[in-house]
Amino acid sequence: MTELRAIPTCEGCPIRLNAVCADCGRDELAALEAAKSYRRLPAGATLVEEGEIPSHFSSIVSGSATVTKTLKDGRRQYVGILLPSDYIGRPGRHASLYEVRTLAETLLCQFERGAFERLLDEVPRLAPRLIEMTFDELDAARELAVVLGRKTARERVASLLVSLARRSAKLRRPLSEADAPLTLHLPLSRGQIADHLGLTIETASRQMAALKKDGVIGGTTRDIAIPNFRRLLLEAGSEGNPPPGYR
Amino acid sequence: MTELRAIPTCEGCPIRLNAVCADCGRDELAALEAAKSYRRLPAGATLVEEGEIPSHFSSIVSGSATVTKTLKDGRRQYVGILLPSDYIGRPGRHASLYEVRTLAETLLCQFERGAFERLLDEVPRLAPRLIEMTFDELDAARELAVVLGRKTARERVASLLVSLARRSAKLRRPLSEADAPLTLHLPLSRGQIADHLGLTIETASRQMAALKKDGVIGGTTRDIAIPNFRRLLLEAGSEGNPPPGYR
DNA sequence: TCGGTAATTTGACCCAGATCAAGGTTTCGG
DNA sequence: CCGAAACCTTGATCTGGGTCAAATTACCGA
Repeated sequence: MTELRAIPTCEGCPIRLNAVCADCGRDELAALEAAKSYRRLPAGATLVEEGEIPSHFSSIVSGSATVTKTLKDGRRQYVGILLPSDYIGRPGRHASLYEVRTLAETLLCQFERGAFERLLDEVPRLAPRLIEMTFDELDAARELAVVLGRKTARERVASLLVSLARRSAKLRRPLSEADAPLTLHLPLSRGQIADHLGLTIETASRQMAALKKDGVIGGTTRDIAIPNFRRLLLEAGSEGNPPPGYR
Repeated sequence: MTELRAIPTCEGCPIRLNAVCADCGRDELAALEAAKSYRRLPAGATLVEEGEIPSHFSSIVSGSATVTKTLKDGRRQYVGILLPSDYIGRPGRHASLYEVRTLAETLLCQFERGAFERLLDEVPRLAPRLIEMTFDELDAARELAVVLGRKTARERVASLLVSLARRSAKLRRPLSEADAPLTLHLPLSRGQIADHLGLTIETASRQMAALKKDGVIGGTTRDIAIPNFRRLLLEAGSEGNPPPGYR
């Protein structure tokens, strides 16, 4: 995992080009610089509890986190996976509908909520970037709804691998056309994969095994090799082929 | 359905208090007023096609629409239902990932995209409201993911009825506590309910029948009576009870 | 290096919801 | 008022993924 012992300034910040501050100019950055603070959390820490009104608006500098809803009887569903440059929180005094929990040791760049709302008014390039990122988040949530509503277990697992490979390699467009082998470190356990995909641990494990047996993926439990990305893409079911018998 | 033969001005607009313009003052409204236009569409019209870059940003004044993703092999999933005051579009030149189609005759208040982006910069209370509404839309999409990932067929149908009842009655908070009977006109066919809930037509139909047999709902096919809203809420599975055998 | 705990895998069986197949019912043009 | 098309319901059967149970493997800390 990336170690960031030295707290960065905005200039050398690893998420400078992708986070909510991405579009800010040097001058605007100064205003953010004055209001920001950092927080380091261990893996498995609860960042926001369900029902809580978060005190801060934060961006993930390094690490990762999940956004989870738990029904009263214990059924759990991840509704988002947050990676570096993603944010946590929203303007306004809203109780969170979800729990946010770190998957790994995580460094946050945070703003007290009121201060962030003031910045939104005063720093012109902040709100448009927040809008852009929130629409992307909305697309991701809707994409998840498609996966959960209409895809088979095998397609769900393949879809998750595609999404993680795209996001962590950040090769989005170009990558979808590449056939070159690539590797992916899974930030999720089998149980967490199941929680994300609306499956059980057993089914998640079996489908991973099946994909490996069929040569779609290789590697070990947590370190996946993808010999042919296009093949994986086809298995995910969003692209061309009307797979195993569909009327 | 509400008939709006006379095009309203913003003053008397039925969605004045809830749409993207809700927070604008009288002066700000003038700027919107100058840029807006209206469009009336029949039921079943395609408003935005998948892959298209929408030319306008629109709000629903009256009527309703669905946001749909269709996989290459024909599997379909609704990822949103749009009611009066909801918007269609996003700032920036993005190809739509979804198809948007009217469910009923619909009146839109629309802005040419470039003009809308200029208004976002110039009308101070517009962007914060857009942010607010987009976060709400994100919550709705995540809620749908929970329904699709973890709920049974009966719970899904009950969840949809709860959501439609809340939105159309717009009694959100108070309504959740009411036991008073209320009625709901379903804007969706059985097939559309199935497309929204990740089910088949047959299962959607059977679960509606079962809820009626059990006295949770009454009324006819398209006009549902809800004698006890709290009961329906319990059937939806988000509230307290750990229903039919869950470990 | 060793023991203990947690995570993963694998097998056998079961069931909610899909699929397949008819019948009803509503709507509406003519 | 009639006929057809679309929509809805109901029954019988099948199956993907859940449930239950038992290894096997990976990960640590001492």
